[in-house]
Amino acid sequence: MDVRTLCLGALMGGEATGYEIRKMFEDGTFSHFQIASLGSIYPALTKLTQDGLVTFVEHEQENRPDKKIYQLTSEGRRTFLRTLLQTRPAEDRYRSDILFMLTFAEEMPIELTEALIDEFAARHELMSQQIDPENTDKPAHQKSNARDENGELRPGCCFVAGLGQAMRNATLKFIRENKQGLLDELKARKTNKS
Amino acid sequence: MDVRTLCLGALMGGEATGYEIRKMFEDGTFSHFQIASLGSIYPALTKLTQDGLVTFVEHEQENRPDKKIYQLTSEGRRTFLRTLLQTRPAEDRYRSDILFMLTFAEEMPIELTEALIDEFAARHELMSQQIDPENTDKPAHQKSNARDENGELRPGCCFVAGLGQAMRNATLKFIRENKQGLLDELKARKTNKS
DNA sequence: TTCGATATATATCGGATTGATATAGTCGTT
DNA sequence: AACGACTATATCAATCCGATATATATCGAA
Repeated sequence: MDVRTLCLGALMGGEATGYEIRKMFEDGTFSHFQIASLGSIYPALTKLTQDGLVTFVEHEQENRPDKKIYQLTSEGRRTFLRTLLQTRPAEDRYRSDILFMLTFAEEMPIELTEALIDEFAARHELMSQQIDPENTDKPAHQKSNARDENGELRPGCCFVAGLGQAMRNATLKFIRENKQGLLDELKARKTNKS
Repeated sequence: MDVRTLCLGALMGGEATGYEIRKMFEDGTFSHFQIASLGSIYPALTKLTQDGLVTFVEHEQENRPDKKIYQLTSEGRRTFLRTLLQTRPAEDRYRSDILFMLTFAEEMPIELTEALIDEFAARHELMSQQIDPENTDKPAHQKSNARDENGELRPGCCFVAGLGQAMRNATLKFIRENKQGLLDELKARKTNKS
């Protein structure tokens, strides 16, 4: 799925600026299973405008850079829905530098191992809070794809958010239960060697 | 973490060809938390050779393309360990087209939603089998980073594999428990609308 | 009060990475 | 005997990330 398609999807929830779209991927509805950087979002929106799939209105703001509020055209909407039906989804991919590094726990000082595990837990804890669709919707002005026109939580979003939550919880539970065991094992090995 | 560093890490477990390194990321020890494609591995190995961090022996094979068996140099080993100590690990990122698509479950036919969920479950089931370090080590000829020189499972690998396993299990459990609920909810909404 | 950090907002670009393709032979299956 | 799957390396266009630039506002801390 390229960034153009992701942008169309983000705009299915209503109008938004490029900056707001990035926030959906960084903090918001999509944050725990998709990513897109500003460096790909802005060119994507330009291309989509050229192709007639989105339009934008430029809002001049006092003492702030101009704001371009993007919106799906009816063709953009149709294109996105067609893409949903036709696309074979790519393989899921999870990428974690920390887990890669922890693989080599034996080769590093125990304090570093512990610090890496703690950082891993902290990051996932943070993510866990962001996932909750109730939470991310709190500020009324913020855009969110989690609710439909009637303000009801969309079932697809609920399901996906719940899944993310379950994954995080399992991750944090595993760390709570196994961190000390790993550290002990590493200590035992070090004293054995010397 | 760039592919060069990942390759050094892969070679910490012993010598390997580029093809075998890719397998570690596709099927093997690293498969559930890192990825690297052949298109990035081969150039990385070339660069590492130029920089003196790895060396290779070319094995001419009968009726097969030549094999380049790569190995860490002592400087390569030192460089990798230094990198472990110095690198600030990048944020974890999980990317799933299927979950993104499921977010829009309301906009697609229920059969597609169900098919996507089933495919998601099937893929994670497969992954779950690959993670088990006991399994991936079965064929004696296959390279694996999960064991040390003495053939013992390395504690870091165990920990990371266990974490992966816990995540998969939580994912699959959530789907078992919530799939039908989502489908029912979607059906109810469709009949309400019409 | 002034400094630094954070937030809003768009734009650009070098460098890294993916995914597809080319080449080439073996092996198992239908 | 034809087809796909596996072993094995190599290349490259298209894409994407991450950093940087530009400009201003706000808010807390020193």
